[in-house]
Formats: sequence, structure tokens, C-alpha cells
Amino acid sequence: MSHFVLIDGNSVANRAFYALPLLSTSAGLHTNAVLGFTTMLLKVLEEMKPTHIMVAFDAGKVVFRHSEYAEYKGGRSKTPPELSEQFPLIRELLDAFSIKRFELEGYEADDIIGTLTKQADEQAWKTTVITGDKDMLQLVSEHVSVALTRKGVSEIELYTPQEIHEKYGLKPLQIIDLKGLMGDSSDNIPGVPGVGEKTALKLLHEYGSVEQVLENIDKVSGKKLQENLRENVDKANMSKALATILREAPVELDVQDTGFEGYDGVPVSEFFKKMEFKSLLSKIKVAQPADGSGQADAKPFSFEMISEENKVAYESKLTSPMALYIEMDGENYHHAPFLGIGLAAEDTVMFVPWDVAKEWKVLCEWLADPAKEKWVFDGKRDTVGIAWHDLAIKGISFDVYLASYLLNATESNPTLDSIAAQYAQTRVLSDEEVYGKGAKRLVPEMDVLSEHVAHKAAAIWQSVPVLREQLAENEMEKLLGELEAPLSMVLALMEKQGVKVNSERLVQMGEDLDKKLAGLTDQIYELAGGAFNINSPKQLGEILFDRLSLPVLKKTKTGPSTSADVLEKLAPYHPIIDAILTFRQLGKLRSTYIEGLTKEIHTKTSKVHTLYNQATTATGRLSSTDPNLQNIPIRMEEGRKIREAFIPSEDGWYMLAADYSQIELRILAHISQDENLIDAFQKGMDIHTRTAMDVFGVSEEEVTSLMRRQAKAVNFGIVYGISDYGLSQNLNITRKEAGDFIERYFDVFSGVKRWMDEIVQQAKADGYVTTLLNRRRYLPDIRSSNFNLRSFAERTAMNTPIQGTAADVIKLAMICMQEAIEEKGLASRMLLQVHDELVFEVPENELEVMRKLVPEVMESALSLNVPLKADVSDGRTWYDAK
DNA sequence: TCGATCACGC
DNA sequence: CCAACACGTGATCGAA
Repeated sequence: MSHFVLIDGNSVANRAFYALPLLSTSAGLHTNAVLGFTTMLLKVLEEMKPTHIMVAFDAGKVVFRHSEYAEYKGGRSKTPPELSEQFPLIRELLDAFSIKRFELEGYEADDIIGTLTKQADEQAWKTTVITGDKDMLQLVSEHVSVALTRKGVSEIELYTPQEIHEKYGLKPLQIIDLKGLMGDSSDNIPGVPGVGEKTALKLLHEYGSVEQVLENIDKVSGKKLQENLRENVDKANMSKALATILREAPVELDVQDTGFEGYDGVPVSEFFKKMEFKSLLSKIKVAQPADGSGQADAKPFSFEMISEENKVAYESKLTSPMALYIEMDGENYHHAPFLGIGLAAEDTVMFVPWDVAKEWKVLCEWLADPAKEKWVFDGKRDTVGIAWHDLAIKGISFDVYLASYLLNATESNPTLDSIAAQYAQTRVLSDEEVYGKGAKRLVPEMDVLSEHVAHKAAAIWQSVPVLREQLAENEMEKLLGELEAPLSMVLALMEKQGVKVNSERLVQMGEDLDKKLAGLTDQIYELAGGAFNINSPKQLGEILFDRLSLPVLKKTKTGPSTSADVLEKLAPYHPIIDAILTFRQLGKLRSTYIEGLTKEIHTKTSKVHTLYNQATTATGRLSSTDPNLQNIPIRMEEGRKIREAFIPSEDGWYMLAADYSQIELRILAHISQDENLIDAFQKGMDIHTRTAMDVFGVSEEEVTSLMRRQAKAVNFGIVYGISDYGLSQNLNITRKEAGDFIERYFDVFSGVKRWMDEIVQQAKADGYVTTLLNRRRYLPDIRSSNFNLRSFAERTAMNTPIQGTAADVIKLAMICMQEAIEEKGLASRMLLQVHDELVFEVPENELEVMRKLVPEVMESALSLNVPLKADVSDGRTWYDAK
């Protein structure tokens, strides 16, 4: 059966460009859009097996729509040169595959595709359109499906009439009416003001089309909506016309001419070599000459299995550099048993079962030899894991895990299989494929296991040169070599060291909580007039809003909201509310912080050994799990008491904590160069009071506590990049009032405003933003037509340089601090990092030194044009270090 | 098993 | 009144 595939070339290339990091060849040719396009194309060929295929491109400057609406696509910033230069390459790609491409002067790809799908539809051909543009959903019919690219271009979502009905409750052609009503900012289609997707769908479900809605304006509910519709009849009609894809373009191409019978591997692999798509080369089938001379491309994978008997013969193979991977059974390397070690270099791949490895003296010495360079995936994991076996690894010279994270921080927690797919020729199975998941997880037989681990080591070996090149391209070698890599070794020490926990204290607090919770439960049942599960938002909602008839202030997807901010507003209505709030608070303490923490106490050490994840966050911060030691309560006194259970691991020692004061705002002052903000910090003022003075135009004495609180919330919003809506929720004021606050803030701190405008512009041009140390975050949604996605990306553009630079600074401080401790021969140990705070355990005789040294090191980690400030305190427990 | 809701930190 | 709440982790519920 025939299958006709039509690709919207411009749309797919655009999506690919913004979804992938800006890669380039050694000659400096940008290739990310080409790579994304190729990935999509290979996937389509493999999964859809088209018999006919064609790619359409936009052509010419004067699109016929311009004559109808001069502003059409006016809001769109111009294509960046890094992308435009890739279009000729994409054409070359298609020629290599012998795939027909088509463009028509003055028409968009949409219209070409619209016309051809109509032809295909008339002949009842099975047809699929590949695009990133939702407008194209209007082309869907019995024979025509539209596949929308998602997550950039790596995944596709297929739409038939059924799917469109399920998702929107509309027929395909009504997609045009939807756009007519709601508009599309990316194409500058105006739509009707005040009408978004929700309202538009409601109107269409009721009336069916733009025309019908306009005929029945009087019946539409909502005065403002009626008014908007009445005033914008022309706009609505015009928008619908603009959104309509032409299906009668003068296309002189017969569908029959697009036949496709597979591609010739030779020109394709030539093209891939030119693009330096090393990982794709292995995926294409090059026809094998009958004499077998083409074997070079299909070298089978092989590796050496090391045993007690043969190990001596491989001693000489332990070279430098060499890729190393330690396979463990489980995620938590503080406990996970070791299974084996994979090793790889240019001409060797080996697997050493752990039982053999741990008794192989030459290998253990090689591991501990700092002169023998190791390339690894997550060196912290290896270092800590092997330390639990009283062995050591030294000489880690490249970590593909950290490198891959720096190249694309939005893909959090890179896995080795995904790294291999991007940067190596060897395919690595995901651990889930090898072990199974959940209850079915099982360590496989040795033959499967050894091959899996060997693949991992080989993939690391192959990835390193590619990653190095890309890091150099992005100027990130120093960020990796001087920040993340040394930091991973500092974190390894902290994790292995662990923090001592007073479990008796936890037990005692748990018992107190149990009593209080039992009392509260009785009280709540009494007030509610019956027993129910207080932990169930659903059941709680029924009690509050049905039985007690309290007003519903906010709804979630599943029913009325019972979150703390809502309950606080309901507190005056009924005494049960306060009891529930307290119950929630104490319940959280019990389950997460008493029970959860107790479970994580290591039996041998009586300590908790957290896992710091160095490659998870989009901003460059660390995160902490098992247990999470970055969210131990502090704001409420009852919760704060949990910190009494965190104690020094040696008798007579102290806990010492130091935190940066307002580090994000200081960084904002530095990068925005705002004179007012710089002045505030240089004078050492309380920043929230100063903000209140400036925003409200009053003197220091006139700042009320309300004014300071509001100024603090505005500063909070600036630092965290929240919207005016977010600020209004925080302060419990209207969105307009919140907007006014922000406006007044920007009047006073005009340098901040200027910087924020610039950074958004820059993000739109580059597709990413950077921190002071050149950490990078891609913002694929920055030019999205979806208001929410775009606004979010814009706030991220403003927030990430601030939060990310703060992360850079404390990471630097940690490296310097560890160096200082070692250099001065101190016994004190760094234990924790909580984003802007460092916690140490310190012997009494080092207290004086550390009280001075820690803030000094933190404050001088990076030199800015405002001073950095760190406050230090100490005590017998973490609680007392306040 | 997994999404939704809630709550803790910075 | 388009819709929406930075960055994380973890516990619990209840529908599949």
C-alpha cells in the first residue's frame, strides 16, 4: 500500500535549530538544524516506510497573504544567520537521499502541502504531513494525518480526525476557526482581543464557526466578551482568512513524481562525513559490494572477558588515557554492590567482573595512579563507590556526564545511552532495557551484563573527542576543567564523609509528633462530624466544601483546591481550618523528615550520606537526594527543631554554617550595572528596606513593615523570575497592583529594566542565555507562538543568568574552601551545600580560624563590582548554628 | 505504576 | 479574566 509523506521543511528546520545546541563542524559550519532534520528524516523513513515523499520549503519574499494584511508575520524576528546558512545543507541532505524538494515563488510550504494533500486526498492516498505547526491540523481528513514534532524534533505525535476530536472537540476544518478567534502571535494573526484557547473552544463548541459566532453575538455569555466580538468582527474574519491554508496553489508537481524506493548509502554517508555526524554514520546501511570489500564499515563489536586465569596477559593493556566504567547494581552508590568494570581504549575493550577486579592488584594500582588518565561517566559516583570498598580512583581527566550536561543543561541527568547516541558510534542499551524496571528488575546473566558494560566503556572512549570539540566550540573547557570537574571531587568527599544524625533525638521528636497528630485527628473528626482521610485532598474537599459549605476560592484540575494559601484565607470561616493546617505541617515533619530521614541513616556510620546531583538543574544549581538535605525545615520553629538532630561526627566538635547574603541581587547589580542597586550594596544597606524607600519614595524611617514586606516580595520576584501573576499571588493583591509594583520598581532601577530587555532580545537572537562563567541554557520556547511558553522562556532568560551565576559562585567557593582546608592542614570538614549556604563540622581548636576563613573564602570566590557578603555562625548542632 | 496534589527549602 | 506561579525532592492518594 502506498504512503505519501510530506514534510514542512521550514517548520522542521526551525524546530530542530532551537531544540539542539548550536553544533558545528571542525571547519566552523553550523549543523544543529541539519542534524535534527536528519534524525527526524531517518525516523520517518524507518517508521512510516513511505512509498512517496517530498519536502516543501517557503520561497520568495512576497507571500500572497501580504496583500491581504500588511502586518502578516510582522512580529517575527528575522531568521538568525546560523540557521539560514543551514538551509543549503538541508537541500544537500535531501539530494543525498534522493528525496524531492519543492518550493514555489511567493508561496509558503503550508500552501504547497495544502494543495498536494488535496490531490492525494482526492485519490484516497494514505498521506502524512510532518510539521511543527499546529495550523496544519486543518488538513487532517480520512486519508490525511498530520504528525506534529515534539521535544524539538525527536518525537512525533500523530493526529487523525479522532485525535483532534479528542483533544479539542473539533472537526479538522474548525482549527481555522480556532485560529481566527484566538489568533497566533508568531504569525501576527490578531484574532479577537481577550479570546484565548479556552474561550475560543467554548464558543466553537456552542456555535461551530467564526461566522456562526458573529451571527449570534447577542447570545454569547459575558458582557466584555460580547463587546470584544462586536468591535472585532473584521479582525475575526480576516484572521480566519489568514489562518486558512491555500489548497489551490499553482503547484506544477504530480504526486506520482515523488516516488521513493530507499536511498543509496554512499552519497548519504559522504554527506554525513562532511557534516561530521559520527554517530549517524553507523545507522545507515551502505550496500555491501558482493566481494565483501566493504567490510570496514561493519566491524563487529568485540571485547575481552577478563578472568583470574587470563588477567596477567592484559596488564599491559591498562594504558593512559583509558575509558573506565564501573557497573553497580542500583542507583545509590553508597550501598550498591559492584558488578564489574568496563575498560576501553583505541584497540582494546575489556570487561572485568568485580570479583576478579578487586583481587587484581595491578588494576587496583592502575586505578589509584593519578598519572594514569581515566575518562569516565560520573567520576563522583566512581570515586565514592570505590571508597566504600576501601580503594581509590585517581587521575580522572574527563567526565562525559558533566560535559554532556554543560552542553545541554535542559536534558537533565544525561544517561550513557543518550550520550552514546549523540556522540559515539557504539550503541549502548539503556539500563532499563538490560535490567528491566520496577519489580521486574533483575541483574542479567554474565554474557548480557559484560557486553552491556563493554559497550558503555567503548562509548565513553568514542565520545570524549567529540565532546571536547563541542566544549571548545562553546568555550566551556574552563567551566568543565576548572569548575565542575574539581567540584565533583569535592562533592565526593562531602558525600562519603556524611553528616552524623542523632537518631534518638529523631525518635523522641517523632513520638511527640505522634501525640500531637493523634489529638489533632480527633479534633478534626469532631469538627467535621465524622472520620475521613485528612491526607486525601479529595476527601478533605468534600468535607470543607460540601458538608461545611465553605466557599471555593481556587480550583485545581481535579476539584477545589485545598492548598495552604487557600486554607489560610478560609481560616476565619471555621475552626477546622487551623487544625488542618497544623495537621498538614506536622504530618509533613513526621513522614518526610522523621521517618524519611531515619530510613536514610547508614547502619555502619550512623550518618546520612546524601547524593548531590551535579547534572540535574537547568540553572546550574546542585540538587540533593536520598535524603534531600537541601530542604530541611528552617522557617517554622517546630520544623527547625529537626536541625537539632544534625550533629558533628566527633565528640566535642561544632557545626558551623555560613551563608551568602543576597547573593542573587548582588549578582544582578553586577551584571545589570544598575547604579541604584550598586549604590545600595556599596553602602551596605538592608536591600529590602532600600527597595521600599525607592519604590514608595519615602525615607528610611517612613518604611513600614508592610512596605518592606512588599518590597521583599518584589525582590524575590526579580530573583526568581516570577510573573506579575505570581507576585499578586504572593502578596495577595490583584494582578494590576502587582504589575504597578513591578513598573515602579523598574522606574527606580532602570538599569535592571534595561538589562532585562536586552537579555530577552539576546536570548531571542541566540536561542540561549549564559552565566558569568559561561554556563549556558537553551530556551527553545523563546519564540514560541504560545503565550505561556514564550512568557515562561522570557522570564527564564532573565532569571537564569542570575540564579546560574550564583550557582557558579558558590561552586567556586567550595573548591577554594576545600583547597584552603587541605593547604592549611585543617581537620574541619565541609559537609553540606544548600544553594547559598555551606555547612562544616569543626573541632573546637579550629573554630576561631574557620569563623574567619570561611566567609573570607566565600566573599572572594569571584570579584564583582559590588562586595559579596557571607555571614557565619556555629553551635553544637545545625539548629544552634544560626 | 503513575499523575496529581501538597509541602519543604533557596 | 487567554493562562499563568523560579529551581528542586518526596510523601500520599487514588485511578489505571
